[in-house]
Amino acid sequence: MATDLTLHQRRRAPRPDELAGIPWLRHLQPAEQERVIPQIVVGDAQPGDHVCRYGRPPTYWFGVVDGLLKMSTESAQGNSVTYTGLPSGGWFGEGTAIKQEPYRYNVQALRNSVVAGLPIDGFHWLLDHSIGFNRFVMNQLNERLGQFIAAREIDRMNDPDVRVARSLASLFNPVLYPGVGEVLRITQQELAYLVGLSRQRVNMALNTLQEAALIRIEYGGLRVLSLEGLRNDAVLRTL
DNA sequence: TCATTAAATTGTT
DNA sequence: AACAATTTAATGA
Repeated sequence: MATDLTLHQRRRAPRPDELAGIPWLRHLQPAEQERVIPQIVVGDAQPGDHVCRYGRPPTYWFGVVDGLLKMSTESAQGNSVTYTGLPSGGWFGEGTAIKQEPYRYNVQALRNSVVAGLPIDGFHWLLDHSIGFNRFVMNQLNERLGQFIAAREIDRMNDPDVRVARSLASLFNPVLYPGVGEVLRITQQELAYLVGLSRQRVNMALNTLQEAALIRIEYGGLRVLSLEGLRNDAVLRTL
């Protein structure tokens, strides 16, 4: 049953292998790690579970240890607009954490996922004390800005093949989602939810991209063969 | 470890 | 939306 993943209640301490999947820890000094690691909590989210809701006050800075989340909002008419998918290694919510303002989006799990959270206080302590952490956050904000600019282009194009390609390029972003690597664990149904197309159309698009040797379709996932190609307009026009 | 079965995912209409 | 084909996961001997 889909409910809210409140890290206040359904939480546990992160396992060592889960800590290893948290990218920003590597940018911290040992003393900083020692201080912050005990504050990190993780929880298991089931499909449909909300990790955060629009309008709620910020509680944690969140990250995906494993799984797949969806960031979206609902318009006044009630139809939801998906901003982006969040695969393994992705951290989000720094904007609301910095400003101490309510969340401006919903984040839900698309499948069983492990979500980590750093309490707001710990987040601010790192901002105040760790140069490495500030570099990480700045780099992340910059990379995400580029991604949202690219997302605006995606919305303007109506070629489904190109839309799927650009969405995949975003999900394979090694800076924002270092946990993904070469193979993105995602079903064609999940990708369809993210892109806003039917599963059939996504299936066709993926086969087109495979023909172009940009990706390889695998059972329950996709292997990227050319991230450059997925990002390249000239390549995509030849599809 | 292997064979069987159930479940999940993909391919197609 | 429905269905068949394929792949993986689970089960039990």
